[in-house]
Amino acid sequence: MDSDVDGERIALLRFVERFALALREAGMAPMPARVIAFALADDADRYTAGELARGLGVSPAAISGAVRYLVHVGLLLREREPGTRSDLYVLDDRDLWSRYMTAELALLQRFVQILDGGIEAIGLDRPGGRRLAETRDFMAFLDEEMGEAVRRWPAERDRRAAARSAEASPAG
Amino acid sequence: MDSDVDGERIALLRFVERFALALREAGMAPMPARVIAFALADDADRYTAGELARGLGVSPAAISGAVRYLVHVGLLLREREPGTRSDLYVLDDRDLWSRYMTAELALLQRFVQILDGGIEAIGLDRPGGRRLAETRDFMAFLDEEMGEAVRRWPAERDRRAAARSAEASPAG
DNA sequence: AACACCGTTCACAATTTCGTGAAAGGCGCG
DNA sequence: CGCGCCTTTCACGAAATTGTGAACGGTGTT
Repeated sequence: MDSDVDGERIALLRFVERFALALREAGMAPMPARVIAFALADDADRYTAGELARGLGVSPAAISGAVRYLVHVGLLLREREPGTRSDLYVLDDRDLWSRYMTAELALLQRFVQILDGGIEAIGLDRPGGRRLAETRDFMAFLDEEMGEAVRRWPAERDRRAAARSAEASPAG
Repeated sequence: MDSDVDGERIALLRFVERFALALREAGMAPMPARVIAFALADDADRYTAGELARGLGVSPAAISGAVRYLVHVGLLLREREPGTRSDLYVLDDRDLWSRYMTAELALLQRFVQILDGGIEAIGLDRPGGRRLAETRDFMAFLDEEMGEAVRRWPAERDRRAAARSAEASPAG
């Protein structure tokens, strides 16, 4: 029955839309969200821009900006195979999310800077200034904690992957 | 000299815009971002909708949806003083950010659910499925780590506040 | 050296989102 | 019980964003 590849494809695209929707709620633009969702869920580990466009059924033009953003935030790597005329967008899945979170943490540091400016302008002798200071402390704390978590992730990932394969083939 | 209150007000609004811009990059809509930035930085610890509208120089209509969202995510509390006809929006600054983060963590749990569905549909025997599983593990890990960090925050906040006042009046 | 192919950029059309103004709804007060 | 104030809701106009189609640029191929 050829394991109807068409049904699998629409199931894949359905998941892509669901996942992309959640990514959008987390602040990502629609097209980058779709592209990274598709790249993750489909089976290749490297795609040309054209493959992404055909796979998602969107125009190549829409891919361009999306992959630029995704490369910028570290979710895709751009590579070039010698002797070919198209860039390859690579999922470096070992450190994918670490890199992404590291980029996200920069936003937290920006919060801290902006708040420092506000505290200086308002002064710690005012209720507003004290609240900004407390907010600043929280952002800095979160930045430290998440930075440490990201650093722990590689080891944790291996442990969970091992647990998953142990569960798949329990040896005792 | 009356410490020109007008200059202070525009300085305040300038900070509000800067802070709100960063909040927008983190995914918040413009008006809620401005409202919470203003509420934090100004000196009152409770505001009516009208005060927020006048303070920001926007229409009361714009406040309505913004405060509904902010109450929903836990950044503002709605209160009602007996014998008055307007709700009060209160900054409960002691647990403000803890509550907010807790709400944010729900999004991470949703990621995990969506990814579980995708893994089931695609299967762990395919590269895409394995990548989704790794992504799922990361989201779950981050959820746990951030949850713990949020739980540690109250104690950490007090420690940092104490350090700040010690710095302000060094006693030895 | 001209061709063919692929990705990017540009300008446009369509959708969505945002904030305002006007009308409606509650609630306390006279 | 009616009035007045404050908030909310609704519909609209404006502005920003999104994705497409067409032209452009670069690169390998014949």
